[in-house]
Amino acid sequence: MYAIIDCDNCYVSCERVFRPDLEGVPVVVLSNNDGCVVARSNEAKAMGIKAGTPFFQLQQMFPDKKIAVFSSNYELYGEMTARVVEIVKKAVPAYFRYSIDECFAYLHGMDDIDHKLWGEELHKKIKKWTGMPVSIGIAPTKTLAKVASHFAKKYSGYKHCCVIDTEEKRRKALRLFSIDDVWGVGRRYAARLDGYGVKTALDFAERHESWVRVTFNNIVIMRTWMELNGNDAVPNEEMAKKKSICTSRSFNGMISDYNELKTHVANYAARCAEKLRIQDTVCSVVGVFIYTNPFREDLMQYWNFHETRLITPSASTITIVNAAEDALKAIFRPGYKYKKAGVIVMGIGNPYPLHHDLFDITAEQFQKMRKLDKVIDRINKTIGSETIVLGAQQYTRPDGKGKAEVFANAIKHDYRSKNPTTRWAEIIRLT
DNA sequence: TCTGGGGTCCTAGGACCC
DNA sequence: TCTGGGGTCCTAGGACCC
Repeated sequence: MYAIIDCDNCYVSCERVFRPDLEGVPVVVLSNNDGCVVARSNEAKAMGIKAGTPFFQLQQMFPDKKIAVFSSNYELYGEMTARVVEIVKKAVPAYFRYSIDECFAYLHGMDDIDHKLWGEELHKKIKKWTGMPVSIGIAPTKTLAKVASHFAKKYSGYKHCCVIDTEEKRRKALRLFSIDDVWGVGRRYAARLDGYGVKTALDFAERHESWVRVTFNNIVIMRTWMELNGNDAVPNEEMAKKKSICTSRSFNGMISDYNELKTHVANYAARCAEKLRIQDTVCSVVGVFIYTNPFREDLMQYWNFHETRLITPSASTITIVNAAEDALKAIFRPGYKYKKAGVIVMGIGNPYPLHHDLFDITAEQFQKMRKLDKVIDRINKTIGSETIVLGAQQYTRPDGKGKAEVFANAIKHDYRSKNPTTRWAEIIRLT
């Protein structure tokens, strides 16, 4: 059996742990730059607020409604969900983290345990120890476990845990489950299935295998069909190292100046290098993309992407920032107002053995840079991120005076909460 | 004025090898 | 009129996930 442990309205719940006064109040959390709604409390969902609604439209739609608004605070969400995962880890034989707010667990060797009671207890423990409400779905396949977790979330009678462990329960659950809510069925497939009269998960599961194969000719949707019928088919992805890493942001406003753009790109590149080092890998390709604002149809549009290959694969901040600057130079065109840029690193592999090139830096120099990165990472981790950055990452104030902004503050975040779980100076008293 | 930021997998087709 | 039979690697595009 599989279990999925899913945080309810994850970002909203993180905020509410430190704002208990917002219980029962509509709450939304915004994307970077306070752009769109990315998380909603049940009250906000009930008001009809859709995920992805631009914030300025939300204000126009509900000028008089009291809605609590937060900028996203990933430092807080990362820490809170890590605490949840720690508890899950100790409760199950094996698990893998599927996303920031979801965790799959394998329940092998737990056949003698009452799964329903076990899940209810796990929910209670997580709520009590972290403040995070979770929903738990348990079933013989991951797709069915996802279905179960939806029911656990929707009906309080389940006490936050729903188990699908008999043929009768499976059929009943699938009959009540819309096909477009099935894990692995997106907008496109749902529309096609609808065209064939498939409305519920059960409609789909009951189609003949050969019909699914001929109609879609697609292994992925075939697996979903098998899982809905109780056959384990979606591979278990263990915590694999990422094959590509991307850091990108939209700007607060638009940027035409090359040097300003370069500073942002240097920060994205530095962040990519950090992420590479966290999973102990190096990359061999550094790509940069830039975009103008597609919503501004009155302005000239331009986008481009360029990648630079590293002679020696690396995770060094200096190397990757330099490579990103070369790539930016290749695609930058003056006269445009840029809205977004990003750095993507690919060709990711192990740092050892070192693929050393005769015409590149020496092995000694390479080791020196690795040591330097290690020291910087340690300082930034213990004292605070961006305590040490490259000169190229330093933002300059327009007037040239005072303290320059750091990367984390370069985006708009008018409603960001404190970080009471990760910063001593921001511990708060709950009243 | 204001519109997010990450990832994965699969397949077809082209370039190239012998 | 008729032109072999194996491979590999890479890329682009399309679908999906959170």
